[in-house]
Amino acid sequence: MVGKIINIKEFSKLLGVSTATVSRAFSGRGRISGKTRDMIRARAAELGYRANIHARSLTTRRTDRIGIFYPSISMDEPDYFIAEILLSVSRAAAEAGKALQTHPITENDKEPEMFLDYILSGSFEGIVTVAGSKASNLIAETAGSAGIPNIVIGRMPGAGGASVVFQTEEGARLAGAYFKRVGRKNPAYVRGVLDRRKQQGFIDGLGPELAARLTVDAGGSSFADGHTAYRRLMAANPASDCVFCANDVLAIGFIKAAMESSRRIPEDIAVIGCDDIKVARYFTPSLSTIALHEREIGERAVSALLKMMRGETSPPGCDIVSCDLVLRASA
Amino acid sequence: MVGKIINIKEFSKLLGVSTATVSRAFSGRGRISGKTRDMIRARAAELGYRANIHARSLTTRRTDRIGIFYPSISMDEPDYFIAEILLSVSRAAAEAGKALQTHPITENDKEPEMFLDYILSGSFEGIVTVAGSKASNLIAETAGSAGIPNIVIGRMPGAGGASVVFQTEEGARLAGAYFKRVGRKNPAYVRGVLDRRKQQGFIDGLGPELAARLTVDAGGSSFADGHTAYRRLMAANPASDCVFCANDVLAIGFIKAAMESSRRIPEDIAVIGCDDIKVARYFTPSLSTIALHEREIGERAVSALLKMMRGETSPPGCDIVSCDLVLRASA
DNA sequence: TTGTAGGCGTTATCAG
DNA sequence: CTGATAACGCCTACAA
Repeated sequence: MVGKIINIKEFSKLLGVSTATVSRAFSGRGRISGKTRDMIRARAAELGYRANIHARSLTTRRTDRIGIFYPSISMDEPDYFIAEILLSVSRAAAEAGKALQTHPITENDKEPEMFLDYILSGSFEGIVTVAGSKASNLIAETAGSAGIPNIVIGRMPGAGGASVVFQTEEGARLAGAYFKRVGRKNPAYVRGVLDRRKQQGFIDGLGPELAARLTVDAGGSSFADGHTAYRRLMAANPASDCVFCANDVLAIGFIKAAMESSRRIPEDIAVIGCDDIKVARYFTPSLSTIALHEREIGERAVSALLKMMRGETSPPGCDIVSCDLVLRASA
Repeated sequence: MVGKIINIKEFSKLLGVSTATVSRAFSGRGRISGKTRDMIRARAAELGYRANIHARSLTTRRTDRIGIFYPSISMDEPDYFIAEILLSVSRAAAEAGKALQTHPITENDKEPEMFLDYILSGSFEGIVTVAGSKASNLIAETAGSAGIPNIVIGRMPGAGGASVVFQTEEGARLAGAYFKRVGRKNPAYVRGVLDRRKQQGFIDGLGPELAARLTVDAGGSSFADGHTAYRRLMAANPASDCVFCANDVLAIGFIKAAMESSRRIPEDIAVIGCDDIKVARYFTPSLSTIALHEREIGERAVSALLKMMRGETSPPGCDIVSCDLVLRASA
């Protein structure tokens, strides 16, 4: 069917037209009669001619490709939060006719150099960086100083460019305030990865008295981490009666362990997660959590990025997506 | 820092060497003295020189890029099964020094043509297709006849190329046989998308007597679909006492609805899902399911693909990943 | 409306 | 070991 790859020169010779005409038949630029264009397209389909994408990119300097760099921490469990962002970004990009190239950041040593190679060699017309790893800053800064449209999802310390951020700090504050309001006495915080701000927000919401009694667990990023966090916490402070987990995955693992120990949720321990991943609502007990609206974030990030790529000069601001405290059964 | 993009000509002139030497300093091919190589690399870092990726691809005909095409059905809920595959493939590719370009298949009309453009214009060195949509066949066939290494994840009717498949039919059979063995009387099947084979396997496992009493629900692909499937099923056959759901997401939604109606799981209704997504184990009741080992599948697919890309001539066979019935609390 | 020819930035070939 | 130069395949002024 598609025997041999044919180039524009051979193809145009076969049709008896010039390469320029062939080019015009596909690019949509330059004048060409409808008849010859249709003829050329028809024969192209027939002969399997396709413009070589590299040659095209070389001359036009366009790639129609967006790069996304995201933290990929856990080897053994997928990160549902990242997954939801990734899927929504991929889809939003596709709808805009852009392809998405994915780059997990695993923090190995050779990575930064490779990332710079990709970015600076002109692979991408636009770049999305999901904050949460050391390399994130480097990527965003490099893209920025190279003049490549780029947007950061999540907060990055001291970053200047465009970003879409969730108010995690505010969300965490809501969680703390809620525990205080319902009269819980011994709060705990189970940490995620790079979540200082969340912890601070939670402390603020708790108020000074409760905050003084806060127990903090190292947590992690997987269901299993949440599961073991429960045991550690009970060892550290058996009186704990409410806990805020830095993400839903941790919260689910935590609750599972608690229920295995016959603790009642939320009577004995109230649990609030963070992210509102889709499964949170269907978990039993349904998970109270801070809704971050990942899908919306992915879509907004792409939409802002496309705007920058089109050269629409909006100030590279910070699009803040507000968080809600969603109270379900676990707290 | 990265003021202006500099090309090899300017750069080599600046250093007083030829472009060929510069090229050799980075490509690793051709002879070059260690001293000049180091010098060139150092000055490149200093001046911000980077080989243009399109020009390089144009001459070498290499892209170091793999494409993945996957079904993206639901707009409002992420597909966790796909997500787990996507994350594992992305990571495995990255570890092999290949970038992954993602293409969700949403079944809109213009898509097939775009996909062919990408594939035939030389975007990819290798292609992964996740079966489950109409366009899957087209993609795999096109790649195959264009001589591009490609592998299919999941079963595709009448496909000839390399593939990694899960034994879903066998897994479904195990589920049916289990229900029969424990003496359930009124089986039901909640369908996913394109899951005829699963249904058949389940029927085989059930055996003729039970199969005659099977109720089938249309199901779907989201938590919400599973949730409504419960209500429909109870309306269609209130006596149902065991159900096999085509995927875990459906099963979780289903169980949620059942529990809301105060049905006991598994006493009143036993539920088995399919996929063994990570959250299944942490759900309450923990979900009995058919383990498909997505991560392993993603890794195996990439590893097989890389082998083909290196030209190692293994017969383009079918790598069958076996399924297990994982019994937890829901059945 | 169409054709001609130069240029995009690398790598590969072939001398030196 | 290094340098000059011809591809690589396409796009796009410019000319016809």
